[in-house]
Amino acid sequence: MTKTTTPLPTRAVRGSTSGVAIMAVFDLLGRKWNMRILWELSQQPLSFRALQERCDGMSPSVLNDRVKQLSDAKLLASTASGYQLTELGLSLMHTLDPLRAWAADWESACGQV
Amino acid sequence: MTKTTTPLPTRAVRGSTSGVAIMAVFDLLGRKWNMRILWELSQQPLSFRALQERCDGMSPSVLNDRVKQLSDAKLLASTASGYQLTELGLSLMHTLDPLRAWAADWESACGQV
DNA sequence: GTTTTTGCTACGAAATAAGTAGCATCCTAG
DNA sequence: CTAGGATGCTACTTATTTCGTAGCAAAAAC
Repeated sequence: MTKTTTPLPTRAVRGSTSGVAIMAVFDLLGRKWNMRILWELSQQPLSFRALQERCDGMSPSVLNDRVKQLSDAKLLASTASGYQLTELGLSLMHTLDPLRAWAADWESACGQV
Repeated sequence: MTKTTTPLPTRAVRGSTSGVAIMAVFDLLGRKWNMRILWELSQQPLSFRALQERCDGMSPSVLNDRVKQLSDAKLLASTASGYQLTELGLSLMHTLDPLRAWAADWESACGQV
């Protein structure tokens, strides 16, 4: 496995030396699949393989990597009923909620080419 | 230049075949630097090179690529005073605002290891 | 009319993601 | 038991993305 470090709020972060927490968010969420994974898990808890299927059959190696990162970041945890968002992860998704409405606006704006 | 396609809300999108707009958001914002670029531009308009510096000296080839993507997505535009967010881009950053507060919570939660 | 600055391209190297195969463990049915 | 099947995950190869440096053409500053 190619080792990658998990961006955490207080650490130095990829794409930023400032250590500002929001940059860590951008770094973490900016990695392919991370947002998608959180999104899918916000709908329901899923097993590894179910999660993989939901994410268009993403490769298990990357999924495994991401699951570890997001666990390190305390955004999800493995439970009896599968992978599941933590309180923290849930609250993140909640703050991202308005994005759905924005996406709709965006869609109509881009449609008017 | 390695060609990459810009995720737009109605198109088929990397990481999703559903074409749901929010997936396009995740795809676009999930690319390295895109969030950061929008963030920096939300603070003030910047020239290409100034933007590059703000983004920790990211390579100009990638920056150019991103600027094109974000322009295609109508989130930024080149103006007399440099690159600048469009109304749409500004509104996106606005919906992402609560993220700053969340990041602070995250920081303190991760601190309590 | 030279320097500087700016926007940007080219291109090889490094990092990250994808894709496929498969193994060890844990059920569950017989 | 024990033969399946599902699950969580690792190993490894290939493809794609990102980096890093060099540098050029056009506009601006001198």
